[in-house]
Amino acid sequence: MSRSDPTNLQPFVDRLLARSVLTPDEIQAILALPVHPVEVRGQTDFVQVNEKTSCACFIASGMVARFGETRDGQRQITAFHIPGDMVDLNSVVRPIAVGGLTTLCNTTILEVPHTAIRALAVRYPAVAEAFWRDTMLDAAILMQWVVNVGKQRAKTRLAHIFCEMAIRLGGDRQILQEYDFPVSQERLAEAAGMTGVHVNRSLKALREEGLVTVKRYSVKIHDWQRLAQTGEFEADYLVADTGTDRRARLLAGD
Amino acid sequence: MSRSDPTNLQPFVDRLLARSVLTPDEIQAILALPVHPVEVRGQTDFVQVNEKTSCACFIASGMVARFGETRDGQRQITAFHIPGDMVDLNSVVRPIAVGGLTTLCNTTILEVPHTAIRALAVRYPAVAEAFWRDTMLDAAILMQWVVNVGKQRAKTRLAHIFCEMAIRLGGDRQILQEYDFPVSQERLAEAAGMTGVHVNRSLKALREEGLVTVKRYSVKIHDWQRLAQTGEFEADYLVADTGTDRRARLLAGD
DNA sequence: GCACTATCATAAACTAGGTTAACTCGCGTG
DNA sequence: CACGCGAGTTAACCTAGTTTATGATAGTGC
Repeated sequence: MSRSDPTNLQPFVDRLLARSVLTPDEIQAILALPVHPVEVRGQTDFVQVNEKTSCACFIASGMVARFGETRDGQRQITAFHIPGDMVDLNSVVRPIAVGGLTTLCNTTILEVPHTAIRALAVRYPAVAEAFWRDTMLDAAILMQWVVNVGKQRAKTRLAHIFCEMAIRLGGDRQILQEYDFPVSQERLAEAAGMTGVHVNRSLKALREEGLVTVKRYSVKIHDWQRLAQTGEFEADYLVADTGTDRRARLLAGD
Repeated sequence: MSRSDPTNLQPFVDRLLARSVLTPDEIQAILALPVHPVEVRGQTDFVQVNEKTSCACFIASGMVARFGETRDGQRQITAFHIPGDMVDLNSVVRPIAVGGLTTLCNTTILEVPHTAIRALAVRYPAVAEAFWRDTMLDAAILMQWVVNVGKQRAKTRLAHIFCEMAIRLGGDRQILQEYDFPVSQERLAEAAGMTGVHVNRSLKALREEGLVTVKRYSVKIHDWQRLAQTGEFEADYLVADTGTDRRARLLAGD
C-alpha cells in the first residue's frame, strides 16, 4: 500500500476536521487517545459477524472490508475502509459488530479502547458530535450502496465503486485517476452483489469502452466523465454541504 | 393505522430507554423538546434526495419510507420507519438528506429543530450518546438490508422484510404475527430490489407454502419458524447485546 | 527450476427474474 | 350506476446474470 505509515491518529483528526470544527484542545485530546498498534496480514478476518468488541480500529495503512454473510457462507461486502478511517467507531455505542471485518492486504491497525473514546465524548461535546458525524458519513455511503446493489446493472455497479474509491482515496477533494485497490475480481463480486465470472466480463466491457482498466490490485481511470456517467455517480453524498430547504415549503400548509 | 395518536415524544423516549440509560432529568429534557406537529397525506414525498433539512421528524403515527433514486427515476427503498422512530435524526449532524422520505399512508409527524436537539446533546452527554446509538441501530438495519438485497433470492428478500417488520412493530420484544403494513406490491418491489410482477409471483409462492399472507396493507404470518428460515432472518442485529470478545484472542499475537 | 495455488479469462448451458401485456377486482366519484 | 383508476394477478417471452468447466498466467515456497 502507498501512503505514509503514521503511528498516530493525525490522519483521523484531519478526516474529522474536513467536516467538523474542533478547538486545539479537543484536537490534542484526540491525539492523546491511547492506541495499541496491531499488524494484520492480508485476507484475515479480524472481527466476526455479531462479535462483541471493546475497541475501535483506526486504519494506519492497508485496507479493510466490512461484510455480511448468508447462511451458506456467501459474503456481501458492505463497505471498503481506507487509511485514515476509524472503522467500527459505531461500536463505541453499539459494541456488537454489524458485520465482520477482513483485511484486503497487510494492514496496520491502531486499536483504541471504547472506554477512552467514550470518556472523550463525554468531556468534549464537539468531539462527540464529530464522531457521530463521521459514522453518519459511513451510513450515507452505505445507503448509496443499497441503491447501487439493488437497482443498477453490473457495469454501473462496478463503475460506481471505482468512482467512490477514487474520491475517497483522494481525500474527498481530488479525484484520483489511478490508485491501488487490493481486491481480486472475486472480492469485487462480493461487493457488487454478483459473481466473479460476471465481474470479469463487465470489467472487460468497461476496459474496451475505454473507461477504466482494473489490473491486479490497481485501478486506472481513463475517462472520469464517462465512468461517472456509467456508474450514475454523484459525489454529493460524500462531500455534501449544499442543497435547498424544500421541506419547509412543502410542509408549510399544516 | 392502528396504535394511539400521541402528540408528545414519550414513545421516542421509550425507544431510547430500551437501549440506553437516562436519568429523569435527561428524560424530562427530551420530552421538553419543542415539536411542531404536521399531518402528511399518504404517498407524499416530504423530503427530497440531497435536500438540506433543518429539523428531524418524529413519527407519531403512520409509516414512512426512505429511498434513493437512479437516474431514470427508479426508486430503491432503503428503510421503513414506524411510529416511535425519529427519522432523520442523522440529519442533526449531517443536514443533507441521505435519500428522500415519502409517506406510505396518512402520517402524523412531529418536527423537532436541529438546533434544539443539538443544544440538548451538548448539555447532556448521555443523551447525545443515546441519539448516536439510535442512529447506529438504523445503520445496522441498513447493513443487513444490503446483504438481503445483494445476495438473496426473491422469496428470501421478502420473507426477511416481513420478519424485520414483525419484530420492530412488536417493540423489539414480541413478534407480531399480524400487522398493518401499508405498502403496495410495487412498493415492496422497490424495497426488495425487484419488479412488481416478480413480487406478486413470490408472494404467491410464500402464501401457497403457508408461510405468510400479504393482503392489501396487512401482513399475516402463519409459520414464523419457517418464514424466518426462508428469510435467513436472525434478530440479533436488531436486539443484540450479546456476543463474545473473540477479537482480543485473535489479535493477541501482535 | 518445478510443483502448488490463486487469480484471470472465456465459453457453453441454464435460470431467476425482468418485460410486456392482458384481464380482474374493488373502490371512489360524477 | 357507469365510469375510471389504481392495484393485484397471470401468462408468454426474453435477457442479464449464474453455474459449471477448462485453460492460461503468475506469484510462492521448496
